[in-house]
Amino acid sequence: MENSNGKKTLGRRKIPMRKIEKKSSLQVAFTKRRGGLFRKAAELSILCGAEIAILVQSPSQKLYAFGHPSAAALINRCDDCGCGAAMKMVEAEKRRSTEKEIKEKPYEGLELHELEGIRTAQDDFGEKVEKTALPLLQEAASSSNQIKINDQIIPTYTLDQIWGRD
Amino acid sequence: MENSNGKKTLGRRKIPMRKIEKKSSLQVAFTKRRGGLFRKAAELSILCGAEIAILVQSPSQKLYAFGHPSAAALINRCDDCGCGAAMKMVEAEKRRSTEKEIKEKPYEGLELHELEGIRTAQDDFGEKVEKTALPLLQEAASSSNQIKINDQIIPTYTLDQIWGRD
DNA sequence: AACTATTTATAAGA
DNA sequence: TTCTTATAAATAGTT
Repeated sequence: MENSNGKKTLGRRKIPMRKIEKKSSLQVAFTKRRGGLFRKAAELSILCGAEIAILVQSPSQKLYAFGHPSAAALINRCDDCGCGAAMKMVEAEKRRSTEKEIKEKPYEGLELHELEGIRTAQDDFGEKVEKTALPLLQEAASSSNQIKINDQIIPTYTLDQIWGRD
Repeated sequence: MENSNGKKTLGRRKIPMRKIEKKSSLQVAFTKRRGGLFRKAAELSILCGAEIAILVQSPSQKLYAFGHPSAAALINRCDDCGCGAAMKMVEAEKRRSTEKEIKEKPYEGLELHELEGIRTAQDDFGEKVEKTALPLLQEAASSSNQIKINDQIIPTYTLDQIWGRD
């Protein structure tokens, strides 16, 4: 029941920040850390009165979502801001997870009225994103709001940095 | 330089899980915990190969976003899934932050082609969400994937639970 | 922005 | 999967 050092387990061990190879370990880590991430989000929301939406796509393409303060906060945007953006995002992820089909026939299975929405969205934002948002995200990468893991810098950004108004 | 107990600080203290009253404390907590949340998300992405998108709206209506693996992952959805959903979400949050105007004239300031996109999204998902998604979110609340804080149960859900396919 | 004691998260193992 | 345990990591209050 005891190790040679008289302790029952080794306790938490430090792990390198790269993809976990062992499949069973990865599954356990994903479940634990997804829960931890969502709990941290809920705490941030409660402690600071912040609204939060999270989408996570697992390596096996399964999707998990979180929204706080209200359980359906992510969804209700349809009503209270009048654009159904969150639901579009959900739909987007959903379709994205069937990648094989998308590669062949990207719009197969979509209803006509869905197609119209997609077209409109593309027309609206396609060029704007390419020319404006991406370069500014690069810029954001050199700001103080970054996350460093190993030698990699992972940028975060405020939406002000994208559209420049508020 | 020392307390009566011979230690330099009291260290981290446990705090109650409710909105922080003191404004200066709330600001630093928000900044620290937002960074912590994004770091956790980055780690989850790296360790498990998961794709993650997060939107946070601060109590002062300022917006922060995070996407991994690529810095622009949140944005690039415009291209690789062909619907601009994330950008629509960003736009939605953006508009939401100007609440006074929205209350008076919800669609003021929108271009015509933007309006069309919004209409389409509403037509597509409004009823579907009300009748299908919300009840299923309730159901999800009684599953094992919940977060308990104080006496409140905060549900999380998989998208399977909403649309029932995959 | 830094510090540090403490709380919280979690890697392994059972 | 769920529980345990010891260690790693996050962070509240202070400086």
